[in-house]
Amino acid sequence: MRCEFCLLRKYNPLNALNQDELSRVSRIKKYKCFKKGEILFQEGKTLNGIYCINDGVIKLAKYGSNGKIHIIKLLIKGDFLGHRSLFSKDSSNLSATAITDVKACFIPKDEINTDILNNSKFAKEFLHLMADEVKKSENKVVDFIHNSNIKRLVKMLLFIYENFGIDKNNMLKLVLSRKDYANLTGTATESLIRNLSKLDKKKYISLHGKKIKILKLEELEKISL
Amino acid sequence: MRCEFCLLRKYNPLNALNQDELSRVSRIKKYKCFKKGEILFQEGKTLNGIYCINDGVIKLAKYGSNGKIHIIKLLIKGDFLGHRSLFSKDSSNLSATAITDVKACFIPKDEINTDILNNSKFAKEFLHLMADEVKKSENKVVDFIHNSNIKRLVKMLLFIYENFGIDKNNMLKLVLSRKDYANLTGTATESLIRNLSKLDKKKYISLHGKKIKILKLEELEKISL
DNA sequence: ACAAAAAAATGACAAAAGTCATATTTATGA
DNA sequence: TCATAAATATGACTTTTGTCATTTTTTTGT
Repeated sequence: MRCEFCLLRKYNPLNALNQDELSRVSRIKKYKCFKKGEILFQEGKTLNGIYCINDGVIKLAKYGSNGKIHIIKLLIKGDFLGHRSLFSKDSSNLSATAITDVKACFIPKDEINTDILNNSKFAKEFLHLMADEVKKSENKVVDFIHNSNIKRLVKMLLFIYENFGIDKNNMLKLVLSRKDYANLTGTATESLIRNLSKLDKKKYISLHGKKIKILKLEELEKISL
Repeated sequence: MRCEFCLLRKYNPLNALNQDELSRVSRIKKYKCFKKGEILFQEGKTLNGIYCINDGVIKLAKYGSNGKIHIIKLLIKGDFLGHRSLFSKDSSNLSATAITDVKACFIPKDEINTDILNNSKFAKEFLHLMADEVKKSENKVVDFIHNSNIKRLVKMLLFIYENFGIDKNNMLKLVLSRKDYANLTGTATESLIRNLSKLDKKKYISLHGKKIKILKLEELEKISL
C-alpha cells in the first residue's frame, strides 16, 4: 500500500505531509511482517527509523532493576513506534514485542528527519503527539500510585473492551496471558489471578480459559472510578 | 536580564534561537516573582505561555481521583514550565506551586509558536526535550511499580542531594515538608515518616527538625540500586 | 492422541503499606 | 510570650500485596 492512499496516516503525524513528501516516504519505506511473539527491537538497541503499524498489537515493555517486566503500553494500527529515537541519540528505552501477528511499515530515520526540518506542520504534529504521550504517562504514574491492584485490573479490562472490542460470544477480542495482564497492571501474577477470580466470583466477568467475558459493565465502571 | 545575555538558555530550547529571535522574545517576555507557597497555575486552567525559571524551586503536582496529590517533578532554574500547553489545546494537566521564592520569565504562547514555525532547529530542541520527558516519565512508572516505599525515599534523598547539594552543616539544602516527601514518593505521610525514622535509627541519615543530614552516602546508594 | 512443558489456580504465610487515634514537637500570629 | 494551630512522630491494628509451594489445567510438539 502506498502512503498516499493509506488511511491510517490520519492517526499519526504523516497526515501533515503533502503529496510529494508522502510519495517520497512511500518509495523508501519497507513493508515488514512479524509473527506473534516476535521481537521488533530490544531495550538498549539503537533504532534507525520508525515503524508505522498497519495491523496487529504490539507491547512496549521495560525491564525493572530486579528483572521484572512492565508493559508500558499497547500499540495498535496507526500508531508510531520508535519515534523517540528520531529526536534523541539514546538507545531504545523499551523493547517491542508482537502480541499478535503484526504488519508494519518501516521508515528510515533520515527520511523522516528531512521532512521535520522542512515541514513545520509535520514537526508540530510530532510535538503534539509527544505532548500527549507525556501527559498520558504522567497520568499513569498518578493512577498507579493512588489505585489498588484490582482497580487497575478493572481499568485495564475496560481499556481492552473499549479499544479492541468483543467477539460474537461477547469475549474480549484481545487475548492476553495472565502474565501480560500482571505486567500491564504492575502486580505479581498470582495476585492478578486472584483478582480475576474475585471478579469472576462476583459475576462481573467470566473466565473461559484465556478468554474473558465482560458480564456487568456498569459494576466494573463503578469500580474504576 | 535580556535573553541574549542569559546563560540559563543553555539548558532549554531557547538556545536554538538566533540573536534577532532572542531579542524579540526578550522584548515581549515578562519578568515575574512568586513567593514561597504561591501557585503559578492550577490543574484545569488554560495557560497562554510558558515560564522559563530563573531561580527557585517549583513543584509540579497532580490530584488523583481520591483527592490525594502526587508531585510529578521538581523544577529548577533553566527549566521550562507549561510548554505542553503550546502544542495541545488541553487545559493544564498539572498544577505548579513555588516551593521556595521563585523568579521566572513568562513568554506568551504566540511568540514561541512563531519561532517554532520558522526555526526548525528550535522545534527540534523542543522535540528533544519532550522525548526526554516521555522517557523519564516511563522510567518513573517502572521505578514506582518495582520498588518499595523506602527505596523510593532513598532515591529521592539522593536526587535532592545531587541536584540541590548540602549547606555548611552538611544538611540537604532543599528543605521539604514530610508531606511533600510523601507526595513525591507516593506514600502515606505516616509511612514516609516511619521510613525516615528507620534510616535515622540505622544512622544512614540524621533528622534535625525539617532538615536532613546525609550520613552514609554509600549505604544509601546501595539501597537505591 | 499422548507425554512433556507451560500456564493458570489456589493455599498458607510473610512482608509491606495504609488507616486511625493520639502524643509530642515545632511554628505562627496576636 | 503565650495560646493556638500545624507538623511531626508513634502505637495499634487492618488491608493489601507478594512469595513460595503445590496442584490443576491447558498448550504444544511429535
